[in-house]
Amino acid sequence: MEIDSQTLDAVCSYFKPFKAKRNEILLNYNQVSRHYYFINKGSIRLFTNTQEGHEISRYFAFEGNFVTALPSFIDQQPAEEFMQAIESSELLRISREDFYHLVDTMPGFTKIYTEILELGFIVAQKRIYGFQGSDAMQKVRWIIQNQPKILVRVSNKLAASYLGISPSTLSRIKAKL
Amino acid sequence: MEIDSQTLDAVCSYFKPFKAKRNEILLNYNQVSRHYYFINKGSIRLFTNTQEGHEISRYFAFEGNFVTALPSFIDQQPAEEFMQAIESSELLRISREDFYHLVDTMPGFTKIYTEILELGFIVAQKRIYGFQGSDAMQKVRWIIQNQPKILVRVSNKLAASYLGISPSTLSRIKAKL
DNA sequence: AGCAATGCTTGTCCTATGTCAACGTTTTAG
DNA sequence: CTAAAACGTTGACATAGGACAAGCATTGCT
Repeated sequence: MEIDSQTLDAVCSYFKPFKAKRNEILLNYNQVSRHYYFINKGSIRLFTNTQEGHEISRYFAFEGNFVTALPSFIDQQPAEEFMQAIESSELLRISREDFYHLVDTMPGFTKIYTEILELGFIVAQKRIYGFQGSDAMQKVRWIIQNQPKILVRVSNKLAASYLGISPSTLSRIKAKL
Repeated sequence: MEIDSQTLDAVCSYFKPFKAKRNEILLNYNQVSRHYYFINKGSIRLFTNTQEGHEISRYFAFEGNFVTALPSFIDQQPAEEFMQAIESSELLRISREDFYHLVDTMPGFTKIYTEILELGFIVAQKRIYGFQGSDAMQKVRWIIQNQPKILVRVSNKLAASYLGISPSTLSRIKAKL
């Protein structure tokens, strides 16, 4: 895709700088997602809690990634998940109205949105197949193959909450390779 | 969305009737997905196998649903999953070229594709959150709440392969409610 | 820099659930 | 309509991995 610099400037002008402190909650469970974020520096995760009070992480985003609580952003229902800065982060964010304005008026941006959705869908499918019916060892091998950044960038505890295993088990498995 | 009957006819003319026998494989693991299907009658599932040779079902589609191996349909890589008729089924299918022709030329259809992706994404997210960190009992309760058709329409064995539990466990849990 | 808080590792114990097998029932295909 | 195959249920058993706790190491606020 090609974008002339004039158009690029126009797009960028909709994104506003936004800083987040380490551990800051950017979106609460009952809130509606109103912004799409781009990460210049730092990292963000999406997570929720089980009935027993354990955290489940669904997505980690790092430098150069876009992130929002997409289901809520799409349908404007309460998110039913949290969005949190893992480290102190420098972000750019665009409001939902501006985002869909671009989607509706800029052909190139329409395509970007489609690609975001396609990619999100494919990643989610892979995770379902990659995790279901696998034991803890296989899940760890899977994440090393498919999302190695996660193991490098986030704590064992958070990585475990993504894999659906306990931190103890992750620790024991790492020790065995 | 409103579609005049002339437009509707034009869209429908791209869909060709297609019959599938019970248990027929409509797409093999190494094949590339080239059609989008609409189910007039019957049911379809998408599944794959674990390393240990157990099946994992990812999606069940019934009358009125659209279905294809979407990741492969999107990127034209081998599907890495199977698509199979559960019962003998009457389908309508549209080729990928025609489908994207409609997406690119009919504004209404573009929107439909976006909505397919949005919905697919949201359902996948819900499944990840709904299953991860839940025990077998909670998963069964979840499916009763969120996809009750599955328990009614497909065998215990297939439902179990969707929930990621063994048929024995599903049987035992059903007995307790 | 220094202390407090958080995270990692590893031990012991325990439970949910998978495996396997046997048996009865239902379904299917010819 | 019937034989064969697939499925569902249930019991006995084995085990992966969760819970919890203690001690050590690391991190991060001020």
